[in-house]
Amino acid sequence: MSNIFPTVQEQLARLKESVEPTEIVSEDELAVRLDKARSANRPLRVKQGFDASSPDLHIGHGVSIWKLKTFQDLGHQVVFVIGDFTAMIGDPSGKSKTRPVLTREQVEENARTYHSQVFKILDPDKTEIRFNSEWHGKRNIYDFLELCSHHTVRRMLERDDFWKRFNAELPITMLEFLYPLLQAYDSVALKADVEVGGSDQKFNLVLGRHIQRAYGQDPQLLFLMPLMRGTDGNEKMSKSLGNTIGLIDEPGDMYGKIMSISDDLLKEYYTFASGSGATEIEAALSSDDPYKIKHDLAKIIVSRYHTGVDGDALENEFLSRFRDKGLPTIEELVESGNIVKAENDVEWLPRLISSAGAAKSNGEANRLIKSGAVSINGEKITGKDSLDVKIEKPLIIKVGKRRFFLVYTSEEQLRQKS
RNA sequence: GGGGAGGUUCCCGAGCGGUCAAAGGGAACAGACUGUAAAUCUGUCGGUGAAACCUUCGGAGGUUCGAAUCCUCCCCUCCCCA
Repeated sequence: MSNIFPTVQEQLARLKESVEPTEIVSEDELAVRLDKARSANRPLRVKQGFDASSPDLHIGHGVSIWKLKTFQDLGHQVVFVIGDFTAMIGDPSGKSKTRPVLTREQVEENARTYHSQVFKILDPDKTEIRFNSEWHGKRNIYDFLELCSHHTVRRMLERDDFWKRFNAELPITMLEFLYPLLQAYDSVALKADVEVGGSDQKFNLVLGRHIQRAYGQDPQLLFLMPLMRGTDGNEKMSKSLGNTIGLIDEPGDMYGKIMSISDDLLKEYYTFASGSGATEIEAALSSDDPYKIKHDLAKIIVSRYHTGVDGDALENEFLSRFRDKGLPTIEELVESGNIVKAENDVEWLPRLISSAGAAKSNGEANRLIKSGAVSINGEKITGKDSLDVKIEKPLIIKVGKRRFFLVYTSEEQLRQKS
């Protein structure tokens, strides 16, 4: 009899390698479940949920998504859940007061952006994308109360952050408190066999198991994946902290961000984001030249998300830009869209900078100029120079280390070059 | 329902009638040094082309020549009692 699935042993081995989960709950159950599914020639339903209100996925999310990919490669069904339901309700708690309430349109917009990101890794033909409003939106209060009856306040307070906030006398809204229950119910609605998530999600995912049991389902197995620290090396990678490397960052951008991580982070990034096996990683890290390791790592990571990029070209571009402090070419700037068309032949520099988005205000632009952060065509502008700039030809303006843009007055100028 | 404590600029946190665009710390940004690393040092960190001015201290009113600071009402959070 032919079976599309590899042997259980092989599956287990592959699921544990590459990035090793910090925890699998539980391995024994997993083996049994894999075996049953294989005998029945049925794929496992493997779920991961994402918050719809912050649609930018980064390589920290990538750690779990690559794990989903492994499941997919083994023939299992991946279900990608977008938590639009709570995003549309919003959360009025003080802690996340900035969480926006999303409209249906925004949710749909976010969903589209998810596609472009997730399918950098997953195979679209083998991925089911679902919104949890699909089931939560229809449930009535009776169903909801029934769901609530399956869990206790004390056990909910076992969640670490609730417990801390409770003891610190900080607010916990009922909505936040109930949120994990809703998330747990997703697993019931989807009949999930496995849920993948960050190790910080353990409580929520374990709750999914309890709730599934309460609804007569076999509890899902959990793959808890390690969290990556952000590029700052202090906090976990998170969009709100601005320390992320996005899955859809441009190759050059991605390369630069990896080069800027601290040496302490090399091992972590190599282990979690390179997709390399343990022995390769060990070999790579054994070099005593962290700079070289970092370049190699940058190439590997970029090539995971951008097919057909030339690693050496990226390296050279990086070196000329940052080591040799070279300027990008006019073509590059035009291509990347970092261009500003000036209204007049002579423009006040701070305004040019702020209108290019390289500073938030003229005042900030002015400060940057005073601190020596601005140059035009490679010539540093000091506070003493006149800030009125004649734009006789396209000018390349550099602000800080990595902000560049092109100013021109007419399309003709661009065609002539300089 | 009763009593008490609070809400300050991205975050924490001083200020408690003028000297407050608001101490201090963190984050962030920039400069120097570098490997766009770390560490360190320096500067900046509401807006307006300088100045003067404008908008900010939960919200709305009020007192005052003048309020983040005092009064009234409202909203929100926490604690204790019921």
